[in-house]
Amino acid sequence: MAQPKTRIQQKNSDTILDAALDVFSASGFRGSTLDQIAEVAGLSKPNLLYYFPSKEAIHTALLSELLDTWLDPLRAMDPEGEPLVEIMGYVHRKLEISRDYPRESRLFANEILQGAPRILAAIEGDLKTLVDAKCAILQHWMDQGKIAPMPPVHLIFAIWSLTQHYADFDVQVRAVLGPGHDPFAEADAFLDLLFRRLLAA
Amino acid sequence: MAQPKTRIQQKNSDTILDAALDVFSASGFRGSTLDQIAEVAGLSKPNLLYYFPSKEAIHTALLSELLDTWLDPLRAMDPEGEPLVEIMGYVHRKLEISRDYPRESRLFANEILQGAPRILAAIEGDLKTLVDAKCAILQHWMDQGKIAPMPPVHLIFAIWSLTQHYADFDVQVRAVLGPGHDPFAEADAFLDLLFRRLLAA
DNA sequence: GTCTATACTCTGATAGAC
DNA sequence: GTCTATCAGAGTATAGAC
Repeated sequence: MAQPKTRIQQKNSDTILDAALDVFSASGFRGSTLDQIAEVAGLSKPNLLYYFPSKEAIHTALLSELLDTWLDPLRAMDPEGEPLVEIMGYVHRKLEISRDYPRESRLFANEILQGAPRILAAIEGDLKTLVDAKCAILQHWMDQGKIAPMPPVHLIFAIWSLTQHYADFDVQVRAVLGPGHDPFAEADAFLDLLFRRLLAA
Repeated sequence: MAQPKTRIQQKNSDTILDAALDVFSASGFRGSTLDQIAEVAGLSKPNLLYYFPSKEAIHTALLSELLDTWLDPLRAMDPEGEPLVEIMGYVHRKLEISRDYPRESRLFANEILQGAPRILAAIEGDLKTLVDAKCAILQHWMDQGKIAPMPPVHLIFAIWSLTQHYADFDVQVRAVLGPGHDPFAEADAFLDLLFRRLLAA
């Protein structure tokens, strides 16, 4: 909805988006059906289409919400802060997001895997702009000898890759670990160790 | 085909599987259609179903082939070898596979993302068994002080995550890097640096 | 072995009663 | 605002000619 008015409209709209996130993140865009979303939402299929003009509109609404949430932790990396603290803070925040919002992580992964048809412009625009700015900061810290030298953009890729892996490949991680493990708690400790060793000047 | 006989059967069967890999890896199972696969293969839709009994049979055939290829580089890690050489060899081989077989990597990623409905048994079986065995080797090397101590299984996750990221998120990597980059060449150098720092005793 | 034609099901979306 | 009924199109799979 462009401008939800009543509370009931807002509530139903939110219910639909939450159900759609469940379904889209598990099956991808084309693998999901309005019937599935309607059932999870507890609403009829025509009622979904009363709130959103089409299946694609629901998907687009989710992706739009997503990108801002996605960029926030990186935005928070402060050029005035202590380099190691700022970077490790980003690593831990990103992992927390993977733990707390795995559906969003999978929705994003599905979209990128399939060539980012609906989100490529945003990646080439906002995302690249932000990454370029943060890379300049990282490079500055390296030039000052505050952290070990390396290609900054690949450091960022490594943070994304390692944190999102525990959300996107959750099924595999749990199957390989076996019972009696807490994947995200272990990941938190391991990534702390990994990035501290990597960044040590 | 359970038992391809003639050369023409083998050839068409391979053509279909190659086309199906193109389509399934780009759109996921449900997002792909027999029409798309038939067009890429240059065959008619009924002809596809002459060689394979169903769409799902084609997908399953691809996944079965996949798992062995997937496990080979890890199998090659030799307990008698020099620890750092063996591990770095695995990292580089895995990245080469991501570079040379990105479709296979995405097919696997799609399957895991969607809860591994058709491959979970293999992951809990063959894959876990192999990982457990290799973790024992890694742990032994750590106990000997040959490499730095860390949870072995998370080291393996890190290798998978970082190498596959460059194949699975290729679109995003290229969009963020911008023109004039060779993602896999840069990744090869960066991962070499990362894992050497991580493993240094 | 390969094609045209088609049966049948699923799915996105609309019409219209309430 | 929400529902039942339904349409139109896409998609998997089969029948049968060649």
